[in-house]
Amino acid sequence: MNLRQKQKSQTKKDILNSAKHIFSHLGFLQASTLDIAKHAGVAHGTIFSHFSSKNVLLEAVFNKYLWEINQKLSKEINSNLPFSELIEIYLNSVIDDYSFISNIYKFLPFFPKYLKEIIVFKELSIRKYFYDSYVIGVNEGLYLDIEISSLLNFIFGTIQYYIINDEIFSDQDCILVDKKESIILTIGELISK
Amino acid sequence: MNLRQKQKSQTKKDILNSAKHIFSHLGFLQASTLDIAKHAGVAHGTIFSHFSSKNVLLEAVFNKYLWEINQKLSKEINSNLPFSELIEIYLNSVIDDYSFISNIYKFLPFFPKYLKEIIVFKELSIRKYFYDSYVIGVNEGLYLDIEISSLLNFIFGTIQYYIINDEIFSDQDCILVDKKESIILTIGELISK
DNA sequence: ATTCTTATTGAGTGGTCACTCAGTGTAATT
DNA sequence: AATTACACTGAGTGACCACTCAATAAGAAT
Repeated sequence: MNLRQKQKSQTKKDILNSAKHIFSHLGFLQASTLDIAKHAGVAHGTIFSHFSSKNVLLEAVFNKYLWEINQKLSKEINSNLPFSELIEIYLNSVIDDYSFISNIYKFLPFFPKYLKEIIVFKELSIRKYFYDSYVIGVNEGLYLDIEISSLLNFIFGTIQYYIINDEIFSDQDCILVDKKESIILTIGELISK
Repeated sequence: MNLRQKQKSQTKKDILNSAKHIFSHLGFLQASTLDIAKHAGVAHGTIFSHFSSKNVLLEAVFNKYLWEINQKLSKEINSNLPFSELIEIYLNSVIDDYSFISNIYKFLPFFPKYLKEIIVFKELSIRKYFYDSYVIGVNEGLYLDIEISSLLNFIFGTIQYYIINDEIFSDQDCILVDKKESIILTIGELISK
């Protein structure tokens, strides 16, 4: 790669990085492409020579950073861990990237369907671990034998609920820090035989 | 009330009615005040002689129609009914006004705090019935003795989750019609002693 | 019948924002 | 050294939209 190509790819990285930052802090609708350009230290037009539209940029941000988050999570998580521990690890990973992830959930209804599908696809790969861990627990006679996919909707639904309504629940930055123990405890009591 | 006053109040009703319709079908951000005016058969400016801003109109729509929905619900619901029956009645009331209520949940993160509080306040008055019914069930030895407010977050959270992600779950108009039985069944299994 | 009052009108205003494109400067090539 | 290629620039464009206000018309008051 010659100098020209290196500079170009660095510019693209800068834009992606700034886009994540601005999206996380202002939200995907309020964040303007001009804000992102300023933060990245490039001209407004440069964004569009790298990404054909704001939505394409959004898609690239998702693909890059959700993939990174999933990678990190996959290293810590495995199906042999007890169910409640999986929930804790998952919650910690959400807390680690809270401003980014909370915005994703808050803006979910505004994304085109293919973007929603990217997000759901990432979530599905994590669900697999939860599913298998629960099956092991059922076989060991620890957990109630109920429809697991429905249970997982309850868990992921509740987490999403706390994130979306965080402003109502608390003035703090991240509601999940407060609620983590209560969530784990309640799920534990509900599923235990 | 003379003719002039009658006409004025009718215009206001027409605007509120059209606002609910347009908001429900396009969403609160995509729905423009001009769309609403056209649907109501009034000039664009007329809206602003009745409501000082789009947000004030939104607030009026919430106050009027959420109150109506709550009224209807209060007539059917009471704390002596078993918990699962309360959930069914609540789900049916959401299904009845699905396009309106689903938009409220989808756009929740974008409302100013005082509008969120109107919505939460309405939900709280319903939660009271759930709370009391659960306490009765616990005293009768039917349900697990766990932290009820946490349990209610699980239930309302899950319902909100299905609503927000309806497009992913199904191509149908209202996902809750499909999921109603599964939600009631799963909650029943989880809370029973 | 005349004057006053006011609900309604709709063209106009100002602000925002995604996206464009002719021009520029520098790296690469000859 | 001269030419070419192209990443980058940023003023400009058009579309959208909440909100305004001077004009209008019709009901109410006299």
